[in-house]
Amino acid sequence: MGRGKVQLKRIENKINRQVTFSKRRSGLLKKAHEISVLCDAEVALIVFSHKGKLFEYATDSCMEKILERHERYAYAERQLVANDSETQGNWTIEYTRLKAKIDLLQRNHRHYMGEDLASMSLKELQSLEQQLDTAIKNIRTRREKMIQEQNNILAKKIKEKEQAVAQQAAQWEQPNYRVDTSFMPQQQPLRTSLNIGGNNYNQEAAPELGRNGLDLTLEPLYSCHLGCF
Amino acid sequence: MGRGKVQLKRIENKINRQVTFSKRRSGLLKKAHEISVLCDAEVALIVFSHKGKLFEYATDSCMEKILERHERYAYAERQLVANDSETQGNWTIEYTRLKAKIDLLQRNHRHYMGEDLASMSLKELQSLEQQLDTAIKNIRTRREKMIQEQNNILAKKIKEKEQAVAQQAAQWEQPNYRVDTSFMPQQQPLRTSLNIGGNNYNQEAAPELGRNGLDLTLEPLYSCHLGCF
DNA sequence: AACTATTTATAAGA
DNA sequence: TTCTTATAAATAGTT
Repeated sequence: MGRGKVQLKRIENKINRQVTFSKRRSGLLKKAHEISVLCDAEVALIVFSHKGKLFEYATDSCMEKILERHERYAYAERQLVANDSETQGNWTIEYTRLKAKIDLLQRNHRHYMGEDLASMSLKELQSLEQQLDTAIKNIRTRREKMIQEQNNILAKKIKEKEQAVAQQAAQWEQPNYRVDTSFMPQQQPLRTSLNIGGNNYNQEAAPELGRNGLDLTLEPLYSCHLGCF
Repeated sequence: MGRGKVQLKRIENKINRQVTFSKRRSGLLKKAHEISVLCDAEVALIVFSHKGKLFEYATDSCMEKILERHERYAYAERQLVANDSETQGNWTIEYTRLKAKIDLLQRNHRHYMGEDLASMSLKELQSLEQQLDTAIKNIRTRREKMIQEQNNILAKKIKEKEQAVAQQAAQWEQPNYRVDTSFMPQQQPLRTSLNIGGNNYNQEAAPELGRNGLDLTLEPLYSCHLGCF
């Protein structure tokens, strides 16, 4: 439906693909909504763009409910195939299910850590790489922001100190006396260990120029949210 | 698109509704597949008919993976709701433990995807970035290796073909006859979409020179080992 | 299940 | 990006 017939294969031209994605996405969402209303169906539609952006539609805006229903449905099917022996309480079933979920999460996690890649296809690898790249970008942006905030706090502290000293000097009524503050950075932000353009951000923070010279208590405490597997 | 304009409201006639559902459902699934292929998007579509029958489509037939990805995306909002609804203690300790573990795994996973970073310290961010960078390096290496293997297979095939043709030509007893194989890559490996040194591997594969020119059946079949939660 | 008159979606162009 | 338009595709009503 357009000026040319369309071949069912990946659109190689990036611009074209993006435009087509945008158009077809809205078309798809619209149709999902239509069938939902016209036919009284329950529809959940999830679309991740190539770049990882999420678009979704759900009947009555209740995505979670539908997914849960789907999970129950799919799970029931799996149960039929898997085990009839464990018809006891659904507690056992739930337990098994959670165990399996953990298994999968951990297997998946290994992939995201660049391990255990032998089982993955080229396409999967590409997708994974894309996702990790996006992740790294986010992380760098966040880190930059944090460092900037620290800089601001430091700069403020220094300024206060400076003012206090200057005031004290004035109180001493020695007009020609100057406190030497030249060793302190003044307006310029402190250097950071970020190196956004380059690829060497992980090279141990350059020749240690990066760390804050003043070791106040501003460095956030390291709490262990990370990687508790 | 039909003989009459359609009002966006529930079709009251039961037969009609059923027929329309059937038609539109297949249309919707088709379009979901199309956008997935054309635009390299990841799509999950779930449809429950009014009668409760399930129909679904998922890119690469890996529904669970996509739902898990979505779950991660939507996690933050749901946390608020989900927490206190399930505080009624019919659960065993073990079950709760597993739940907590899954929670942790998923929270972690979001960090590895560059999401939900606000709670992380600078040091954590640095560590995370380092890990992801290592992961990406591994993945690229693996991908390069796979592409190289494909190249070798391709080169072999071409060589075989070449020899077969040459042999045939010889049999024809035409010594000066040369088969033109210049359009085929010979010893040089095919170009790949890898760009290891640079930082732009995700910039849509440059001017699309990347993909293998010869589209034999060598592209590995896409199987979904990745993250089937 | 087919058929077709129409509506709708959208590819390409501006 | 957004709009326009020619054309392909989907489908409502019919057979």
